[in-house]
Amino acid sequence: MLKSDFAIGEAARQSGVKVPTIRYYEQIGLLPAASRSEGNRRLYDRRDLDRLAFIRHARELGFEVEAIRTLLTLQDSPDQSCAAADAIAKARLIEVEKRIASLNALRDELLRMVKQCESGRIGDCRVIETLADTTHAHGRLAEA
Amino acid sequence: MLKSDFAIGEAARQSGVKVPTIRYYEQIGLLPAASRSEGNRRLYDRRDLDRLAFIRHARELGFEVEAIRTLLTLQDSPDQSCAAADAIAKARLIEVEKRIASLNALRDELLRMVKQCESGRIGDCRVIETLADTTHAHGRLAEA
DNA sequence: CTACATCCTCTAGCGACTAGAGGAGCAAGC
DNA sequence: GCTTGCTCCTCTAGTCGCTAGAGGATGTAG
Repeated sequence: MLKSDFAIGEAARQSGVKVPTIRYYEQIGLLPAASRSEGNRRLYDRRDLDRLAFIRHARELGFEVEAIRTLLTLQDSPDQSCAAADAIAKARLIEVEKRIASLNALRDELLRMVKQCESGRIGDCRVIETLADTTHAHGRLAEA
Repeated sequence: MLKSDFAIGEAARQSGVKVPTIRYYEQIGLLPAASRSEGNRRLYDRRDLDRLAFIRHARELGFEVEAIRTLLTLQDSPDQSCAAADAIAKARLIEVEKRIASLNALRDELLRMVKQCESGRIGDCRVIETLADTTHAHGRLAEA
């Protein structure tokens, strides 16, 4: 109703979050239920767009929805300590760094393999060995 | 039957892949159907364990099952032409390098976030602010 | 007033597992 | 031999974070 209200399509365009995804976020309570127009259409304002952009950015950084929920409630209480937000970000950073290290090792092996192939020998395919390396620590699958 | 045969539980322990996940991998054809004991139990040997460890590691690195399927063909056909293996390896290499680049960008942003957060008030929390930053470019979710 | 875009709700599907029901097999102690 | 208790079997259904589609209502431009 206000000049600052957008339909869901416009909100999607402005926030970079797809229409069905916005509805999904509302459904799981990540986004408050939007107000509705006469004809039952969802209406969004600036604040909603900001929240959507926040969610999108956090998802791009690989944060899980539950983590984002926490970050959002933290955002809503600006006088609280920042320590919780810091912890979430740090945990994510560690995951990402682990993954980079693993991928670097894999890249080296693939490079080595391609080089060997160029010189005509196929023989010992160490890519498999690298990946099959059982000395690697057992950990849960790193998310994204 | 051979001395080198393991039950699924033992295979899980040794490979770091959970029992139901092993069965799932067999179901989707990522792992060849295991031979069975008298009492219909799956039996695994060394080669199977290697393959499982390989799959686990590749999944940790974020490869999709389909990519792993391709990667496994490298292992299964060591006599194949160099060109074919080379092509697969090169394609994977490009993928891996892209992924590393993407993760590096992610890490930098996380690092910046975390560094500037001196655990003060949420009001001035860089983590939250960074996520809320709408000047960020629209891009698809950073795949692993 | 018609055409067409956009919206609504609802259900089902995806990948890659994970959890649980309900039952069979097996190894060890009594 | 028998019971206890673990592992195994198959099967179906649930998880997360969406995505796709059906079938229908609403809004807007010519």
